[in-house]
Amino acid sequence: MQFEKIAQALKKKEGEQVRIRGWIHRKRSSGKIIFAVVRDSSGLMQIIVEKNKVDEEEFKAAKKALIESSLEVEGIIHEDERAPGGRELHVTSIRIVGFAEDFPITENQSVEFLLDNRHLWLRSQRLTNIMKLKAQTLRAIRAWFDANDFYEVTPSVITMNAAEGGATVFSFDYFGQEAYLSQTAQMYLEAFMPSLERVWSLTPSFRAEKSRTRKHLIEYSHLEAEEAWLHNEENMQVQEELVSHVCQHVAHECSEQLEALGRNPDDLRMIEPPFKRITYRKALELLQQKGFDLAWGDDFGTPHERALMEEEEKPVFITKFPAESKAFYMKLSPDDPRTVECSDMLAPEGYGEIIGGSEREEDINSMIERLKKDGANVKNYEWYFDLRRYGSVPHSGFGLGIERLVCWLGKIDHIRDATPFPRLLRRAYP
RNA sequence: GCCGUCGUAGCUUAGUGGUGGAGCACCCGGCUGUUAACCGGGCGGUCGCCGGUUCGAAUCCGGCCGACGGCGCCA
Repeated sequence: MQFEKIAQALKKKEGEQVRIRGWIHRKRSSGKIIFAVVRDSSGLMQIIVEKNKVDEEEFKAAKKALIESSLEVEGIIHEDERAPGGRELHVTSIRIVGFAEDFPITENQSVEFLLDNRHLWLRSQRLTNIMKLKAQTLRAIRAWFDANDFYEVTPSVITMNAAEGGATVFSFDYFGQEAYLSQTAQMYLEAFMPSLERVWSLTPSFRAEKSRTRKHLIEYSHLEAEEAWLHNEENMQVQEELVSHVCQHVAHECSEQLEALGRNPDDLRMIEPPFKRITYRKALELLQQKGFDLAWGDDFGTPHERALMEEEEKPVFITKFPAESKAFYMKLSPDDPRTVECSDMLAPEGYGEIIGGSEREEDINSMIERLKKDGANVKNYEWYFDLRRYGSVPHSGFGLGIERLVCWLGKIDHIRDATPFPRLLRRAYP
């Protein structure tokens, strides 16, 4: 007889015989009866092992098996109100595949202990739900790009470009030369423009900033896209369609996980284009009206983002930031050279910026001027300027933080839970 | 980088100057319907590290290490 997934076994009728395999999630026993909740990747099911219904050695082994022992069982489905989920398995034969030692994670856990035991905590219902949500998020993203004629490409994460405006990089010895871990694949994506036109990539990005917040990871999953012949308004349309598609997909495919995490799937079902656009100038006025002491050129911090999103249920774009606060490659606005053609997408509920995007500057001199202002070594960017020298076209792109998106979708309060092995300040183990 | 909180058994914690206590986990015994099962017993401590004050330090002082929360930076 074939093994079935627990989710399927739970749909069987009274009296049907099934075989399942998995891990002991919870266990209680009295002298002659053992109740265990068994877990597999599809769900949980209670099994009952009674002394006089199975082989004596099998019963002894079942008694000895601690939480997280792996097992295979065969038995009969019974409907019973007392069982979690309404159905349980009356075991006729049981085999312990791997006896577990004392499982270190018990009912009381501190954040520190759980992070030290992340490889084991990954088995928890909470992280399982989050990992399923993240997998479906990525599936939705891939499906959307496929359906919209984007090519997925694979840029390197080892680079000689110290890159992106001031953000700190990890450097290392590359056979005698200094090299860096990439903070963005953007410039490489731009190189695909004349051949593939619409490209996207999912790569790890690294930020060596000593950030201590619930929305920063040292290493994160960076989704980036770049489109030829697009201005920033159309770039924003791509972003809002992509994000809306993801919301619809996970609301449909992960409603169980979302609810377990405290997110009502209806919150995501109502996310549809278009998203509101507010210029930096307008946002500044709104914040000043709300009593914030801000002047032109000041960047928005967490309290400002929260204030701007207070009454919003859908994401919002903040556009046209002052040029001096943004990267050298963002196109200066034709109608106002003090600003650039960029947009930040802010998620509702204080989750903050999930996407940063812009139209790319095509004027080499303007880029050189701005790079020099930042004290960058212009020579390193010669290859990038080549992209403008040989048939440049208007183009735009954006970068999305997968873990930040997942945090918002799943109502997760700390970004470390949106990634299996979080790299944080002073933590890269396990 | 800045501000704040904390470090006692495998885990969670009580203990503010006089021989460190509990709950959970684990082990032994009991129990044929448990839901964080229950009942009885047992095992388990360089009180983060180094130095100082004191007759005496988990407790007071100094330094170091580590963790967590928040801000800034960003996705």
